[in-house]
Amino acid sequence: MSTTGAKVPPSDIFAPGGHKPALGPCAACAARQLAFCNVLEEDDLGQLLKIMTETSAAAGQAIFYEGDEASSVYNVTEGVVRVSKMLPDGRRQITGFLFPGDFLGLAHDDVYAYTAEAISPIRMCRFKRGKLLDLFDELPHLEKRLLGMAADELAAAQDQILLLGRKTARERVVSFFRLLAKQARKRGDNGNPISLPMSRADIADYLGLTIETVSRTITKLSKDGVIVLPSSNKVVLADMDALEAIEMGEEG
Amino acid sequence: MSTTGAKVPPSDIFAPGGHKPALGPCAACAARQLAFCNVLEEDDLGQLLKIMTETSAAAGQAIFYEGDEASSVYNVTEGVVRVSKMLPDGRRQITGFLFPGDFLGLAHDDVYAYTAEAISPIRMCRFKRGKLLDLFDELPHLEKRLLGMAADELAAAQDQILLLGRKTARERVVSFFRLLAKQARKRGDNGNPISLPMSRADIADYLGLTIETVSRTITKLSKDGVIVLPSSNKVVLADMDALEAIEMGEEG
DNA sequence: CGTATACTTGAATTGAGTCAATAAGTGTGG
DNA sequence: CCACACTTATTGACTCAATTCAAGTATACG
Repeated sequence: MSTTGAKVPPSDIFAPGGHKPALGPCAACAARQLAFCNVLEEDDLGQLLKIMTETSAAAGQAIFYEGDEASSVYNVTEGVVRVSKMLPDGRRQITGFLFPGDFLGLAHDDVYAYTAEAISPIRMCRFKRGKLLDLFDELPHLEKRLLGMAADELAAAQDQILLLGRKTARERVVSFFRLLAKQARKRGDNGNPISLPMSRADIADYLGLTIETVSRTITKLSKDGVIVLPSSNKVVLADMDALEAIEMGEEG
Repeated sequence: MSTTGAKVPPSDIFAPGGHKPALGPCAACAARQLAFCNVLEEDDLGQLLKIMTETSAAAGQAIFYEGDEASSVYNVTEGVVRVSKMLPDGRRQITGFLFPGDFLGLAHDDVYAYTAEAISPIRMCRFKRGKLLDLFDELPHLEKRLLGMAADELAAAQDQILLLGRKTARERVVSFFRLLAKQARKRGDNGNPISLPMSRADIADYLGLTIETVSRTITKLSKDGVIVLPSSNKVVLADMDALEAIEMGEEG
């Protein structure tokens, strides 16, 4: 008979788990409830802390580049990170914007397949990849949580593939705004108005469009009255039903 | 001190692992070396077999639809599976083609986020999701392997995002042919000529193009002499260097 | 052998891109 | 506080790659 202790609850293995009293730097961490470490109790969190380093970066600074040796995994705790890939001739595709709670750097290969840069001042928790993988043997919850988050990312990537492959510019921009609102709500903001911490160039490279098309499309949405623009990086989602209809391609 | 036994090798946790003598139906499985079960020794494979059901489907048959309750995880052992998402108005985006060894159905949510259909006669191993997740506690290698495969899929999804967001029709078609060749090589085929088990409509919906554009682009590649078309579903990659240059956007 | 299906080819259209200019912020130093 | 430079965003005119619409031609199948 095994004496290894309590069984893992069978079904909601992937669930985010409740917020427990935290330790050291984690006590004040705003991303604690969202991040992959949220499945850990105080004792186990201590083990994770032992292999963790807190880091920060200024806006515009690179965290790592495509092709760098993939030695670390990161957990964003503050600010926004831009993840992108480039073609040799300079065309850029942003594959995602990462907010507090999101993780970064889970490469299978020994090199990163993408570049990660801060677009605002950021704070992160850094883990040596090998040490984190070793820790999985002692903290199986952590591994399950990471697998769950990877499954989430995969679903998000497929949504993005549908967007890039089949949606019009108008549908893309609206999908993007609604995604930002949803993510903001998850972080506790009410998500309306949404803020755009990234430039028009970043939005364009995320949506597979040009700066000009993004700008024109936003202007048009504003003229149509479905959004309001208090400033160039704030968007009020004025007509939610219309926006949902546009995202789904159910418009005129 | 722990007495839980042998430590897991630290670094190559994600590695596919060698082919070991197999059990029951797995003995004859052509996908054995590629699939997620390949990390298991004979004893552990027995445990996996207990929760496994062998299934098959005819060409054209659906395995599950977007929105169905996500009760099972599958492992393709023979044939080709098409994974797709649809917009309400019928626009379709294929997010991937799955070959022997690929897995399917790792949803975080309780419903599948995409539709899966056989495009050729297929065989699969089916696992109840809950039971597979439970088994992870006893077979940690299996979970690490699945996490590694999820990381691979994520990298592939990002490549597809770059393709859809930034590549021209010509670059997309060439990228697709080269991907098929690479996957065929992984399965032991030499990858030249490549076979196209999917229709032009499927290729179009995978590459975010129309049937006509795919057809014209393939014709053009053939006229340019970089490929040869013995039949409409066979492609000889005639000028590998030129094809690589085209994929990377380094052409004239 | 005929009919349906899949694929190719052609001509015309269009949504988004390119090129070019203007406007609106943002920050700096006098 | 304003003038200047610099960056970022908007707007306009024109172009073009890919789509749409429309035949046509193979290919598979009962």
